[in-house]
Amino acid sequence: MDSPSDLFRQQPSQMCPFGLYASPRGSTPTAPLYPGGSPPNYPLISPLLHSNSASQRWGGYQHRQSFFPGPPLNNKMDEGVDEEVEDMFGARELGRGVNTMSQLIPGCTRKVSDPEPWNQDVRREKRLRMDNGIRGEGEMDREREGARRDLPRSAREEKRMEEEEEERKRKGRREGRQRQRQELKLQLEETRGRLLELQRKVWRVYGEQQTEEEQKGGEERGRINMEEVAEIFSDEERDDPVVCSGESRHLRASSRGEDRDRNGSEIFPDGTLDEDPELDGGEVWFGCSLVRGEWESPAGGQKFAQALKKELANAVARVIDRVVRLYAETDPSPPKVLLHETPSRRTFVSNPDDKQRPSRAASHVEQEEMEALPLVAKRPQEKRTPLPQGVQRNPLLPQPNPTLPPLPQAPVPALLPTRNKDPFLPSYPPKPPPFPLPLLHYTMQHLFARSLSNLPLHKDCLSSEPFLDFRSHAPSFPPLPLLSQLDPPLSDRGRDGGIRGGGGGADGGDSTLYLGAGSSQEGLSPCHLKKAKLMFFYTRYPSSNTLKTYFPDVKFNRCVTSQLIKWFSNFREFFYIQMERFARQAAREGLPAARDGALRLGRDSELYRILNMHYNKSNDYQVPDRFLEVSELALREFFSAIQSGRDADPCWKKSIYKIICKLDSPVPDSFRLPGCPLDAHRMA
DNA sequence: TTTCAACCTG
DNA sequence: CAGGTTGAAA
Repeated sequence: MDSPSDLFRQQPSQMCPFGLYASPRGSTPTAPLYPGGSPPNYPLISPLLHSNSASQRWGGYQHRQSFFPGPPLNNKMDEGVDEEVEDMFGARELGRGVNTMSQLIPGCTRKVSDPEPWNQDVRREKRLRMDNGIRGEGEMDREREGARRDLPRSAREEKRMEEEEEERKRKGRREGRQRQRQELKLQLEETRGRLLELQRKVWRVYGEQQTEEEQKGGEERGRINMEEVAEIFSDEERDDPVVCSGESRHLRASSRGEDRDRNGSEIFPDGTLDEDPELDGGEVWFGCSLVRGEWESPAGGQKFAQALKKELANAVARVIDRVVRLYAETDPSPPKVLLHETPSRRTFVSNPDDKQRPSRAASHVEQEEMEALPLVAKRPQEKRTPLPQGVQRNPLLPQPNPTLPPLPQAPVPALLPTRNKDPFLPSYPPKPPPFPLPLLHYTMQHLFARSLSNLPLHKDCLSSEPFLDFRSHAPSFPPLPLLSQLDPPLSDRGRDGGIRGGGGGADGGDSTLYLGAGSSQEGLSPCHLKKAKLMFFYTRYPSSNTLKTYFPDVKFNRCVTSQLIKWFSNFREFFYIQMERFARQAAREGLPAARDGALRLGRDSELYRILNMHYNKSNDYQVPDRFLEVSELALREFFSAIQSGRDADPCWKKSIYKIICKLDSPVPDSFRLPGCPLDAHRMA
């Protein structure tokens, strides 16, 4: 299928410029001059349909334009260039059989010594007309009459000819503008047609309802589609009343099929474009702070372009989103949600030689402790669920190799966690598939590539179990992610991008699809979160440079950086809370053994389990010894501070923080790669 | 004044 | 986990 942009690019020369660069007299031109008199004959739509921003495309187009000779000047002449030419030549040759600009330009020599005084008047008048472009013709004529009275007869004749020429030119311009608008309208129509086509395709591929609709007949289906689109656009207005509501309102109306005419007048609310169009200003256009009439100025043109681009993108996104959401709603076999969570074993060993403590810690947590340690400490236990009988892990089944691309079929093995290789760790069931599924930003290309080829989406995190193929978790679910949040500006996506969609991020949102790994990504994904947590084993206080080094696949901006920093801040918070908690516990229990290493942090201890659970949930990474050392040191520091009563000082933790922050160790090189690092030995 | 990290809260 | 607040350091 030809992309819309391709189609539109086929007739660049037919695209009439909007006079984007015509600036009023006296104003500083914002656009470059075109020395050869060749006007920038910009297609307006084509750049809009590129993924790059319109503003970028303008620049690129300017370059390309230099290779095109441009259309004949006499009827394609842009008003702005018209003015340019006049500026260049100062005055025109009038009354010498030179009637069109095309005749004027080649070999035109400036008449420097034209002494006739009326020439001044002509120019003054023209300038006036430019300045008061919206003034009525009659008024202008009256002005001309007044001027004419003062002119000698011969001059008056020439003046008349000049006016005729002016009239012709004006007509030409008007026609050009009309053509141009027709083009626009046609293109918009075409785009909308494509949207409908797209919607039908999606229905055809996925919709079970499609069969029903086929029975109802094509006409009915068409009607439904139109209603669907109408709803989508009305959604748009509801969802986003601020942005471009004017246009969306109109699109909605048009999509109902009311007053549809092929010349596309429905595209614009009041039909302004069909009439001639001296756009009278004042009304905000497109809700995008573009004032009607302003769009023929450079800034207005860009605004208009951006508004169009935005609207088109939104419309496409909404159609896809809506259709897919509808499909998800009607899906007969939604993924099962694990409803019955039962508390699992509550015995935790913080020290092998201290067997009576665990039950106490778990069952009767002292009130003080509860106050000091709110939800954080308890949560892991509450969330545990026993393995359902039928889903017992099979340690004999091979674990998926993360270094390989996902197999086309990965049903059972992918369900099996790589965790629990550590004999000291309790066995937990795999997470149920997150539902609703993560809402991801998606592109049409992804959608179609996926729908047509039924291949798994590309992911940048193939390295561990939680990042395995969707279908492994929810085989009955259609291979389509729910679409949503296509509207917020890209810059805002970073924050949400995948994390929130994951429904608690680390807690199970891991089974998430990602955008392509090759290029850097705007936001942070659950995969990045996982990686950050693993990095915490090495560095508690990473600098932003460190972060940039170890997240090469992330496009860093202020928002992303601060999010990453916030993550580590949260990690630290959790870490210190646990340290304090266990230190207090040890202190409470007297712990005479504290003197000779009873406060040791072994891999079999409860504290270790909690930390591992938090930073290495899937347990597919070997917790480095160094981290245990650091944790142990922190634990001891907390313990000694508590025992010595230093914790009465409100700032008592600061000294501990100071110690810990010096204990960062270098992050392994394996973290420099995109995706999640993995321990080789864990895969064996 | 700005930046950063801890702290608090949801 | 994220947003907001606060206090200290740069």
